[in-house]
Amino acid sequence: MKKKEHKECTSALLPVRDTLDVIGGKWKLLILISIWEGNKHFREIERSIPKLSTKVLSKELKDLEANQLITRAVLNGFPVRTEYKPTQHSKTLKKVILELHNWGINHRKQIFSDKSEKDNLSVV
Amino acid sequence: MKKKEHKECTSALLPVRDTLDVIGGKWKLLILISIWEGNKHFREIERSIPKLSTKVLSKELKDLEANQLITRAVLNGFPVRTEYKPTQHSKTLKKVILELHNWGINHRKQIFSDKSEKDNLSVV
DNA sequence: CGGTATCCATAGGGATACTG
DNA sequence: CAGTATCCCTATGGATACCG
Repeated sequence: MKKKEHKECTSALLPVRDTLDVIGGKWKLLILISIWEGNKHFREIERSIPKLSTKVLSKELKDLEANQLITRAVLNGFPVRTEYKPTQHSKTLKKVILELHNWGINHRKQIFSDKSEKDNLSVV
Repeated sequence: MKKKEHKECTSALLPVRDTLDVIGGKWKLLILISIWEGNKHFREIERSIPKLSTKVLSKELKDLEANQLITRAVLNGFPVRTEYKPTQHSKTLKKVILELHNWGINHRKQIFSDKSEKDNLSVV
């Protein structure tokens, strides 16, 4: 029955939700990419991403660490320095990101190709 | 240099952002799935998704329509009835969703398996 | 039925200052 | 340097009532 199907589908949706929670939001991917690129330190990452505040960066880094996409190490010395690095696990995301990328490209084509017939399409 | 690379990466991120905007959020996929399942009418969709308010559904349907994932048709008669249907374009999302699904499954394994050790983060 | 309009609560984000 | 703490503010969402 329809209801049952819907229940099945929406529970099958849970892992999808998980993934979206992990990489969704305004900053997560930007930060991850910054770290992939080799930025290691808090300020360094912060500077590499315009408009990103320390509070948000701090929170996002914790999330990324909790999801084992990055590691955090505190180095000896003064002033304190920390080092963030991507994990192997984080690299499994690249395929997903590629898929999202491809669909996004294709979606734009779709939206714009149809523009000739319908002017008033407010898009994305 | 690093800055340039980051610019390149983040601009390559735009299509990814587009995709996340299209399917992200709390309700978009639930609504799309409901429609994929054959629910066509406003109330019908609303009832199929617990906790979804009319205001939000209304907005989300507009977004989905703007992104050409669904079509909206107003049927003759009284009271008014509308009919929402999935587009062909919407079906191209299924592959993306599958990818998100698979990663989500895998991610859970990763998170739960790794309690003991910190390194060895190899996953698929 | 298929929505808008309205009011209100809340979470989250920006800016800034501050601590170890 | 690496963050917390604080204040503030707006965007979103729930609940409800109402209109064509």
